[in-house]
Amino acid sequence: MDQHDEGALSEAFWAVARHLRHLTKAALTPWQISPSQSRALRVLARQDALRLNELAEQLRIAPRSVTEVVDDLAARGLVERRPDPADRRATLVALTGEGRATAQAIADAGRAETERFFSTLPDADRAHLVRILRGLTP
Amino acid sequence: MDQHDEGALSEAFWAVARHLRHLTKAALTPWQISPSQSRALRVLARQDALRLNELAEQLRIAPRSVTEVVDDLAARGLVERRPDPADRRATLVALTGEGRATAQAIADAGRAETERFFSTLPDADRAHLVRILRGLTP
DNA sequence: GTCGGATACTGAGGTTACCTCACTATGAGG
DNA sequence: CCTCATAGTGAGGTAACCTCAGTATCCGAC
Repeated sequence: MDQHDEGALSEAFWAVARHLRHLTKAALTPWQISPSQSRALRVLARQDALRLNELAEQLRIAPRSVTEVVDDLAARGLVERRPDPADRRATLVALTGEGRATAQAIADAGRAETERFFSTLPDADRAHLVRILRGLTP
Repeated sequence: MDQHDEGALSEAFWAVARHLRHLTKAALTPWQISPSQSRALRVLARQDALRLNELAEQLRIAPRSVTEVVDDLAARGLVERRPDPADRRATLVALTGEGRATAQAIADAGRAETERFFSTLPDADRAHLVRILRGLTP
């Protein structure tokens, strides 16, 4: 391996990332939902109720920005705010029924898309890929 | 492989992408240069002079947006505009000497960063990775 | 030649997804 | 009860895009 392979590795990696990003972005169009909103839905689908606070942390954006994302999702009826009984300063956010259904549908569509994308690989390569990639992020 | 591995694959992939994006972003800080500017530098480093037009195409952004990127780079003395002798409507953009040096330095720093990132992998895995990733983007 | 439609850039102004800062309401320890 | 910290949000800002309209120029048809 000489230094040219180094560039080749990151180049190949970013090419795949770009491709996959386009695919998943396209997969979102039926729901007319922005990437940041869908990220929030995905996070919320994994727990029943979160403080705006905690949501901000999990999305790695500023609390103030979460207010906006939640405003938008609430306007669409996908999430609802309710007061935190344990702390009157805090607000809990949770998916509504429709929100849960939407989150599920989006996750399925995304999974189908990546499935299709990676399905050209032989099983052995997919296993390799998971193992190698996991080794890179401890 | 059941359907859970599917999610695992894209999850592992995005985790690596996120990590690598942070690293390369951090690698840019010494130059105080924005990602879009560095993308433009990278494109310009591969050819001697481009019309704004063509630069827009290669960056996949609107021509109007290229005007701004080039304005910024020109203000820093990294690129210069000159009239296209073949078409008086058009403007050519080219790296200045300093621009060329900067582009080179940034490319080197990025390569070093990804080098360091992937260097934890055994050579065999890196070879695998390149081969597999390349198979995904024909 | 010149005339009508395309093309190259840019000014004006909009959008999105973030940000910081300051404010209000509330909580919690001494 | 008083101080200090914390939760959410209004106000206002920024970066990197965008569209649309305008001006200068090009080019093919007449």
